[in-house]
Amino acid sequence: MFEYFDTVHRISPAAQHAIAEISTEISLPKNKDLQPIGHTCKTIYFMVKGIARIYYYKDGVDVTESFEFENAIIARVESLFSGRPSRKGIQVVEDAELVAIDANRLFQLYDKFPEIERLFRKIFEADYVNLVNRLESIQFHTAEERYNALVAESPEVLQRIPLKHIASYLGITQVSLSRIRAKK
Amino acid sequence: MFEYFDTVHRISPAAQHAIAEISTEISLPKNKDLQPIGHTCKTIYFMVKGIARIYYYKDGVDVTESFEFENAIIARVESLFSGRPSRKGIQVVEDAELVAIDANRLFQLYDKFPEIERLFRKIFEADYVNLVNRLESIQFHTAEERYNALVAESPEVLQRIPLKHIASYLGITQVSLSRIRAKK
DNA sequence: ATGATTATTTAACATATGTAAAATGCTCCC
DNA sequence: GGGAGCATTTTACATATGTTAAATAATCAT
Repeated sequence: MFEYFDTVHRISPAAQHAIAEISTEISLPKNKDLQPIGHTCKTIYFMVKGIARIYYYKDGVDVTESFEFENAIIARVESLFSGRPSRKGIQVVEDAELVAIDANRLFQLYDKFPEIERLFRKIFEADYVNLVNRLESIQFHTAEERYNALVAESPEVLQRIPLKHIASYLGITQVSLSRIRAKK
Repeated sequence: MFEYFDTVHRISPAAQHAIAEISTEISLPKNKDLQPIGHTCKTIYFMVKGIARIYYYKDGVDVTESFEFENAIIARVESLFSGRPSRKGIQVVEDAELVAIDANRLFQLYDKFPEIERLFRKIFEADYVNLVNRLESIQFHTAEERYNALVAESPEVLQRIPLKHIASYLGITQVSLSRIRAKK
């Protein structure tokens, strides 16, 4: 995890130690919930191994909002930053290993370690940029374009994630996705 | 502007002064470009009066990515945070008054004033949360639901912004929007 | 005020995606 | 290895949205 952090913003050993103190390692088998729907997000996870997804129910249907792979942070930011309960949950798609960072204690560290505040600021800024690009893609590309772009960017997605989750992530039904795939 | 900042995170007079030093006031008539397409974003704007939109061209068609109203920050974050040129521009929709903040000099202030870093971290976190909610809305609501939600949230949009911009913001054509409006 | 320009709506048709249900294929557990 | 339960595809039909073009309506400049 700290190797990854260093690529974003290098922090001192003391700061690393402070983060380690509020972190715990977690292993979770495939399909298990990491965070249930309805709870306020108070934990930031770092994916060591496996894939996780943020999901919720729209009219009773399971919808995937986003996926995160190895070496990425995952959190329900709309709850984390607003303090409100989230209608979303986090579930691991494969057997996974993660680091759980206590968010409130992390935010407290910001006062003592401006370098930690800066690190996480940069991490979330990068996430923000990704989200802007994702919005653009979903707002003005067809489902087929989005599917092709996803496969081009991360072909392993197809091997590791069930199509039903990919379909809802792309904003379409599984039937539509099947049709798009059949065109090839 | 500083009144607005205080609602996010109160900063010292010295910090306010430092921000004021790197800011300039701007007036711009309706439909003028604030920032052209293709340039790297190096300015963060605060809207004092009027409405601005971030837009780009998709297959030759003018597309609105977002609107910002009074008392809001507007910037092309995907360029600001990545340092890459933006395919997007910023245009004012009405006669507008703004404050332009030099982004590079602002980021330099972060070292001297952690409170300024925190202020802008919080501002962009709040924007990030809005964007997550926007993505959800566009991914899993019909165009009609999105239009109704927009009107419910900010009815003045209809008076102040041409429908063609609202249509592309909602991710649909103007014809579709007309049909939705006609249903009432 | 008048005409030119721009914005919005309407119409007719094409296409993409949704819905429901059935068929097929795959996985995992005993 | 067989069967139960998922996952994926296919089919048929319904609906929403796109495209193009023309008709109205509103706005702007002289």
